[in-house]
Amino acid sequence: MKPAATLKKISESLGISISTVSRALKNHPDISEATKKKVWDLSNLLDYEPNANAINLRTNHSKVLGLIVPVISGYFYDSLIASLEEETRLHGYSLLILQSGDDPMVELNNLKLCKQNRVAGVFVSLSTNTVEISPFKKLSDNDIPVIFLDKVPTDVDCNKICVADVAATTLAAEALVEAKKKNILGLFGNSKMSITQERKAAFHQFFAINAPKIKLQIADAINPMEAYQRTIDIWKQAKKPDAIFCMSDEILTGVMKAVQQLKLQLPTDLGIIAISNGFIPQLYYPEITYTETSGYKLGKLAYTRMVSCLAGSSFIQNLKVDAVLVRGGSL
Amino acid sequence: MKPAATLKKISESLGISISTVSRALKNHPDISEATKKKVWDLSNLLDYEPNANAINLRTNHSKVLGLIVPVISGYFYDSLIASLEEETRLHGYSLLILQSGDDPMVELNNLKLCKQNRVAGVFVSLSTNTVEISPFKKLSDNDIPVIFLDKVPTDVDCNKICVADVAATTLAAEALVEAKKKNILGLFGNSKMSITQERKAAFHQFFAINAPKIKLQIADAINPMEAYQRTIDIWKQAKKPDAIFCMSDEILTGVMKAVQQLKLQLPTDLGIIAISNGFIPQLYYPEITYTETSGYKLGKLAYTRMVSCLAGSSFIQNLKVDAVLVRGGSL
DNA sequence: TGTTTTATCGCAAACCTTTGCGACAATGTT
DNA sequence: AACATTGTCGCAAAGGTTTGCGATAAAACA
Repeated sequence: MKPAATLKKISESLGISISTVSRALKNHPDISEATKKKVWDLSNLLDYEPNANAINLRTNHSKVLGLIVPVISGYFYDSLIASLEEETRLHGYSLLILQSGDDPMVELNNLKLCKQNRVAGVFVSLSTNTVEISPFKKLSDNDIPVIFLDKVPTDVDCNKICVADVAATTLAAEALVEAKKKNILGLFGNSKMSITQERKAAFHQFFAINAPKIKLQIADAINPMEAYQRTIDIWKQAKKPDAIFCMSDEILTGVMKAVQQLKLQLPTDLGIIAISNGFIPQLYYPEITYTETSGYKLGKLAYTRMVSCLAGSSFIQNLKVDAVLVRGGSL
Repeated sequence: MKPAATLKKISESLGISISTVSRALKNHPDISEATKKKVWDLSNLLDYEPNANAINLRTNHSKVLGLIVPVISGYFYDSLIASLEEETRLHGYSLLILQSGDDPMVELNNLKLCKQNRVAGVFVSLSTNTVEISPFKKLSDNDIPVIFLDKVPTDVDCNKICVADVAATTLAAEALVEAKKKNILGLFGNSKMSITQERKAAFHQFFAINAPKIKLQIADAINPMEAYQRTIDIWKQAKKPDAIFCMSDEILTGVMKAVQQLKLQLPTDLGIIAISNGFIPQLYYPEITYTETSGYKLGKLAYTRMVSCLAGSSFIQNLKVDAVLVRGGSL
């Protein structure tokens, strides 16, 4: 029905100029108290809200940040997004969130949307198959900082923030040694993903150096269902593992389903440790021991990095959120 | 470094007018093929992307929708948000997502942000304690549709889209009767929330009418921990329930933790049914039987409703996503 | 040749806001 | 009385885009 109030409307109703209204609303010392009050009252009455589009156009600097992720819902991204949104909003920014569906083409299109909306900066967690990151670099040339999160390019020449894969894996491995496990099953995710490769390598390396006598068994599972099936299959073997290391929450859920079906008691029949965001482990009894790779913390860290980028810090940084061992009763 | 390309820059480089460039880029028939090609080539070279702020200002009609939710991460909202984002993006819109943290003041501020950004419409899932919904109604007066999702006001005079609380509850209750359960524990959430009240009322009503002889036991739990504790406590009683109805995923997780601790076998020792988004039930073995209240479906439905509102449909609608029973092995 | 059509393009206003600068009157200073 | 200061306010340009309308020249017609 009624279009939104504007400075012009207020100025006309009050018989004063637009610039006076504008200054009055931002408490400019040039404007008399009497005028300010008149303007204030009327703008309240009309529910005036400044048009962000006009401001952005005029000032050439928007208060919106872009975020591109493969998916919103899931084991990790929801908490990452939640903390990022909270942080940005608390600092006067808003977050434009876009899903790529793990599709590089959609991802590129989302990047376009960010450009069109003239976002001040963009966070991006790459899709699995993204190879071409030059479009992202072009943004940096236009003075729009780009910060890669979690799923980052191998290219060294960009801002990256990741979870500490090696530290998290090592921490878990140490706990396994400390628990005196002798026959460990390591379950890993999609082996094409760099995160899988890094965690698997760290896993191997730790035991090779620190506990070469421990028997290792490695399996890949592309989703929870496969993790479930692997566990079931392996339990048909004569010699069963005395502990399972789960690379991720997805793996953990599959394994735990098998554990329930096999009626295994934790930690007596079997020890379990995982790398996790923290939500899944506390669903079970006993709660699962895990090393935390927190999406929440990653979001916080990413935002502070964005702030310094926006402030002009042009040097590249490769940050990691620390990993911490959270002891449940499963090991 | 380099500011973004504009129509003006292209026009100056080519020695033609801004309007010609504008028309060329949108394939206007007035422009010759030769000119179009020149413009096209240069705009590609310069990575030109139209300035959405300028367009919104000029056309007075933005391609951004607002979404205000209590939280992003959780049992339900992540999937709702995921489907809503997907739907909006596929139709050329973007989604500005704002968390209220279940705080009415923040919620109001988020609404302001939506106004300032001149969103085309807003979806909102109210915080628990929101009483004043007139600010939302004012938006509708300004021709920007407001659609309430899930957590909706009691006021009849607005667009609402909810899950079918009564149908979901009834469906679950029917399944309990069909499974010949005689002593049922109903576990419900925060009793201040309308969703709790509706589900509880439907629960009571169904049994009063259809199976008055079944023994009911009702308990409230404000979070998973309480649900866990209630279950543990009740299992110290002499006469134990033969089935538990869980009003929500939060309740279900608490109950299942107790079930694991008590080493109860499903469905022999105990039957379990829940109302759920679908993710949690398939974490367990056997999988939990549940009536689905899908955030995903709710998002889809909400978007189609938004479309018709944007197209001018001003009549009020109170839609519900259908509930469907998904049989696991827990009952 | 004179007139009308067609193809191609530019002018200018509008959307809303910010901001440097100048205008004007009232007050204060010598 | 002449001048400088201070307090209030308005003008106008700029930011990037869209679009109705008018302009120009070439092509088609009579």
